[in-house]
Amino acid sequence: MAERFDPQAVEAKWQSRWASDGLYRTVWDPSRPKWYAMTMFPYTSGDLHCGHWYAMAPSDTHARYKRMKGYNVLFPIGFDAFGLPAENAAISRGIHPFRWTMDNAQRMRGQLRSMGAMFDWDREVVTCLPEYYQWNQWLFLQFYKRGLAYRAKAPANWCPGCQTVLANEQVMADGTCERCHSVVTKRDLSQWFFRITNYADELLQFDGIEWPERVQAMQTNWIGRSFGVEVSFGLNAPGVAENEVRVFTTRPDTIYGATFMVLAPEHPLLGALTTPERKAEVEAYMEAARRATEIERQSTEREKSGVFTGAYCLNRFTGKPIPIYTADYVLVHYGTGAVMGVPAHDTRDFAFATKYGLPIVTVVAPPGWRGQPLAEAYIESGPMVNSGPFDGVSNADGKERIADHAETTGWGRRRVTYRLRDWLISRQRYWGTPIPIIYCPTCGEQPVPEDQLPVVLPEDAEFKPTGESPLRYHAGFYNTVCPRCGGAATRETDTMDTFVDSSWYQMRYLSPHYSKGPFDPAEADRWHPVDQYTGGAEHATMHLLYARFFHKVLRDLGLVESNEPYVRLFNQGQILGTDGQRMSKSRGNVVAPDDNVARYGADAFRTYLMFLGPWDQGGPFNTEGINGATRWLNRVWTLVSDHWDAGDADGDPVPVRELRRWTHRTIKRVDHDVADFHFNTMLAALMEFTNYLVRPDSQQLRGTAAWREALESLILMTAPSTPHFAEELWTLTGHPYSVHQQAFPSFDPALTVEDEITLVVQVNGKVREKLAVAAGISEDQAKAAALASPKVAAQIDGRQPRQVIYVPGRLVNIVL
RNA sequence: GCCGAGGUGGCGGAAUGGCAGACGCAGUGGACUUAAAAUCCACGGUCCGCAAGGACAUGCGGGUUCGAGUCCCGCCCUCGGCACCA
Repeated sequence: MAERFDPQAVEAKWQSRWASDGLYRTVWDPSRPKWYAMTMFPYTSGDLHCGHWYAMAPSDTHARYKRMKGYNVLFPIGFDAFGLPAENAAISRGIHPFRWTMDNAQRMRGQLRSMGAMFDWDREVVTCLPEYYQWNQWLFLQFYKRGLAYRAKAPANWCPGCQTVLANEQVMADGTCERCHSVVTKRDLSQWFFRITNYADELLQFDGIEWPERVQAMQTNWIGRSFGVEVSFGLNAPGVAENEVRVFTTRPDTIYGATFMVLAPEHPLLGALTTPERKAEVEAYMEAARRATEIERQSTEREKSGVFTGAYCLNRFTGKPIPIYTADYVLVHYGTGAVMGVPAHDTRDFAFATKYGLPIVTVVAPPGWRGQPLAEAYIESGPMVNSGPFDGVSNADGKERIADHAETTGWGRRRVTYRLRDWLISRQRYWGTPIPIIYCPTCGEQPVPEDQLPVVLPEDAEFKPTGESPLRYHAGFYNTVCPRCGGAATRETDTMDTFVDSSWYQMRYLSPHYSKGPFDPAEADRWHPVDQYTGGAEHATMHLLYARFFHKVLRDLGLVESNEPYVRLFNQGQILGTDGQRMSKSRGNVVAPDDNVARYGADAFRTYLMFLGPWDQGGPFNTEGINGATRWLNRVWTLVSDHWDAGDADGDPVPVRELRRWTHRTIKRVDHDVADFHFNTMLAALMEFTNYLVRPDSQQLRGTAAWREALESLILMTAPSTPHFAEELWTLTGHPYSVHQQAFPSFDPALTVEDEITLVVQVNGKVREKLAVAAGISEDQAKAAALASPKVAAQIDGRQPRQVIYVPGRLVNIVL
């Protein structure tokens, strides 16, 4: 046998053998349960970085484990291939985005193969190919038919860096672009939307899926369901047709304290109801709000500002007129874009009223309140006051009673609102799926007939960003004929958000070249939904939300039966640089996986990444830590190559029993740990087992069946995490190819039981003695043994124990 | 401010309410070697002590318990998400 494990030679050899044998080609097999495992596909950046390895290698280990447990595992891979970096690279380097993307994909295929993952390459999808994106277009048309895709003019998030609009989800909390970190501004544009809000309530249900609480919480917050009352305030303004302004409130109990009203600067009625003498001031305010960035608008630090419109509306409950203001702390796209100002019970309204000298009327009494003015808004509960017929009612009851009253009188109605907005999918850029819509001067907006799909992205477009889609300037693309009247017409030139691509790719994997629909229904019925999905939590409110939405639409279209695309989700943490910071070129702390693979081998690198800590926590990369992985693999290698023995002698029963106990206990630990993604403790268990086996007295058992069982189990247990290494050892020990077609070793619970245990003896809760006793010791025997110990006797010092606690198999605690 | 995850040796981390620090990295001493690397053996929380042993130790302060890293209450800090959402 070889002296040392030579990863370069061994890994290359098995990778090519697996590929030529199609070892990981998955075909449907009704005799085994299916397991559809997925790791998030990579963007075609051109380079697989440590983050990809950290996400994918453990995911592969889990998939391999499932395969050894008897499942028919499907573990596909592909490329997220549309998107801005391709265009930016094209602009700066003069390479076509298609070329750049496909070259990158080719390089990344090599890197992915070097990982030794069990990807089924026959199912690869590449989203920038017409055979993929035509089904984005087809799905768009189905959405369109059902009213789930629509065009609307709205103030959209405009990223000056990316020269395109962004979805709400792609604007970060600080008002910058998720991709390029430019400050996002607003632009009024006609844009395409997907009506995700139709599914808001259903997206709040996580029944039947096992997702991390954290992701559920993030999605729940993002959707932001709140229940309240929409109330009408009377309006009688000269020259204004409307006779009411509606507000949304979750605090109808405070309506008697509403002393003013505030409209968002974009509120449609604002211009009309402003009085002539106030016009100039209000218009200046509207204009300033329009120009302000999201950052400026959303800063809560900033002092409240606003302008009086000169108009009044009627608080129907008090019967009193209240002034109407406009202020930018009111958001046009939430609720009705107007709020009632209740300064006594809302901190924002309090600040506003204080600044502009508006009346503050307490309507929910704080404890011990005697009518004095409030120093700050009181937002807790209490009895209602100054509220006409509702005085004395608890405000919790008041909420219901006032809502009832509003509904009976017709002044308002109960309503649910969401923070979630419809998904804006238009992008004014070249490298994406063309939206299949045609504009005809006579027939208007027309969907491209399905038999004319795909609407192919022309290769020869000039794709410099101008703020308009480059397709607008491609005459051959832009000019077309109306599918209805045959007259001259033009195409929609915006392309789709790339998150459309990843919203359903798990279905396309099942039949990537199917031409009669987005996926083959027979394959879909067999494989979907995905049993285990793994990837980063940064996608919680983008990809993972969109994919759930898409799946529900697919279900309503009759294309799938399940309600959710991904049954189980696991979010791995983030691998950081050695300095504990995010890896980035600008910080200079990037660890290149290729270098490590060349130096230590893929298996050692995989081992190190999994051993580093709990997978969901991530952590800093430690350049020296990888030595430990290499050292362990070499120890196993030496152990097996020097001491493998196919003998099946019985051996001395006592040490044999001890060896088998080690073997079976290790199998038990490893099985549990890998099933639960606890790769670090799985490897620790294997290391402990190795340390035990290399002890000279363990090797006395060479030649026994127990010894062979131990080494075979060890090799089999390393197969999921170090696939090449295990394959080589399996072959070298004379076993038939392939180790990856073997069953995971199983343990016999009876063999894991200890004969002898360490009985810990405490006196007043402090450990004073440790005794080796038989595992089956009785309570009385244990207590007697504890009291008999000289050390314990010295501590007791003749006193009478008040209590003696016995924990079976563990300890005796003598309480004095 | 709200929601979520955390805080344990020099470092990464382990521990169904029951021996805190498994496993590993780095370090120290030793073996092998002309030497080094590799490998193997041993030792590594802090303080007192020659030692046996003892005291103190899981962010801070309380509590429950025979017994708390683990459970409860109140704080502090770090990270992630959301944030003028009426």
